[in-house]
Amino acid sequence: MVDTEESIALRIETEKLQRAAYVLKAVGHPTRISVIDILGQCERLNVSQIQEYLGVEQALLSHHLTTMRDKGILKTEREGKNIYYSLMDRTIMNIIQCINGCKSF
Amino acid sequence: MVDTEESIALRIETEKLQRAAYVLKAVGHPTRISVIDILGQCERLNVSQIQEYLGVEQALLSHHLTTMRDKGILKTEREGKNIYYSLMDRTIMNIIQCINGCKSF
DNA sequence: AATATACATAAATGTTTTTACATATCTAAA
DNA sequence: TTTAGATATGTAAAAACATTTATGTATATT
Repeated sequence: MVDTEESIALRIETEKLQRAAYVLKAVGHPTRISVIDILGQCERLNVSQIQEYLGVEQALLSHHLTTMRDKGILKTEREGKNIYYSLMDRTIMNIIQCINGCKSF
Repeated sequence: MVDTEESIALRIETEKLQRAAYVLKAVGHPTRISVIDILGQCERLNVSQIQEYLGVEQALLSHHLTTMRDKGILKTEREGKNIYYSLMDRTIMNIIQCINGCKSF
């Protein structure tokens, strides 16, 4: 099949959906969504602070944070010994609202 | 530790987050998010129709649909030989908008 | 320079998901 | 009551993820 304007449009749509799925998978984990939640409230926190809040083991949390950063959900800035994490785009917080807004859940 | 009002409030919050993670995981797959997308547009479709649109193998699609139904995302109604699927709660479509609204992705 | 703190990375292991393939069930029609 | 069409289910192999434990690296402090 040859590309038509329509099929190109469809492919772009598809890419967006793929991307959405990719991000959603990255968010669909209790620890990771808690990170989003807390960074939604606190603007930025270092790893130890997040660890305290969530009570997760250090290496495990580090894995989750790295994953989220790799996937473009979080960003970091070092400050001395500490590394501060924050949301790359704060509109992602809407996801939590969106889910909680669904009556069916 | 004994429950205080605060800890109860926290636990409810935590449950919401858990629930959100659960739903997001259920949605975080290319095929499944495409199903949501298409049912957002078409209101209801039978399995063969969805299959045509998405080009996924029958049994595999069926598994995904069953999963989504079990998790409260979709509902079904039989009509003769066909089974029609639709969104349990159409506000779930906002998730797609939400993701696509994030500049960072 | 030695030590402590904060965080990341690597490797091993366990768990869950995804997919494929085979087969079963339900319904309508012949 | 057989057959065909539509969809579901069982199961096993493969792939992806999550977790743990151990170790590494960067930075600051002594």
